[in-house]
Amino acid sequence: MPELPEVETVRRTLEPLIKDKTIKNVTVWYPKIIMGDAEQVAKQLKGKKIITVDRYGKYLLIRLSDDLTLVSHLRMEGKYRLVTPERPKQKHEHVQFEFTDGTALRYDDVRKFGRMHLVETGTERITTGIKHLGPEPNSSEFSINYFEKAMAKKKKNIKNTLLDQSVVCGLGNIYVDEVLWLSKIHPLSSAQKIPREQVKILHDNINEIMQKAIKLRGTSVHTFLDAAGTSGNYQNELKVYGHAGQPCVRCSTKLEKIKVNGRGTTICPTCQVVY
DNA sequence: CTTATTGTTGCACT
DNA sequence: TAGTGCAACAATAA
Repeated sequence: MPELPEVETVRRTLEPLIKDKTIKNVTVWYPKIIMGDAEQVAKQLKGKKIITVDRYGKYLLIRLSDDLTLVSHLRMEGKYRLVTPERPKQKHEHVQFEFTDGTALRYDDVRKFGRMHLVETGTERITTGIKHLGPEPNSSEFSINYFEKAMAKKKKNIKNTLLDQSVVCGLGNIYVDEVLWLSKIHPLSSAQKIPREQVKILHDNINEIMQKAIKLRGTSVHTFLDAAGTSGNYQNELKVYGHAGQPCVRCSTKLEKIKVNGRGTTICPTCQVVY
């Protein structure tokens, strides 16, 4: 599941593979991936040059010539891969961008949940999803002051609050479980009941874990690979996600798996306090 | 066969 | 009206 560190890793590996290339042809095998009229979008992309690849939250923003931006969300299993256009289409490949230099970028997505949206550069915020994104971890907008105020307003539980992309963007199921364990906060705690001191610790840990995960090129559980086909290294740092039944590395209590708003959640029932 | 998995959206409910 | 909860989406593995 690409969360912010994984999407950033994809951005860094994808950019050098496609930068300055010109799109010769776009083939769409599964039109639902592309918002709007897929054939129309494919036609529009023809002849456009890739300028850079940006990222906002879990969204990739592929900047094209003529002031166009292809907004791409990988959702759970989306992957980009550079191939030769002659390579037979694989089972879960849904879109191909063929370049004039004889290479091709393929979009692969087992679950078909990923989405691409072609918009005019500068209007990305109009796109559903990006419109509601809150600040990025480690940004000046994500200040302790902002975070304390946001938490005070939320009546829902802390896990659901951190998964809410309008509060802070980029966290998903894996990193929320890790951040809450590190902060010794139970996921079912009411966001507004967490003491000021703990909110400060939580804020620091969100920034720290995101930074470290980006440095380690993301977490490869299930099937995450970057655009170069390389796996990440943060999975070796995980303390709770995927470790249910194993002893907590802090207190040796057996880690438990519970459901929080329908999502699988791993916790240490001893270290993590309910507020 | 059933259940769990995952991020976001759109809709229902309070 | 705004905040919150939850099914739906699709495919696969256990």
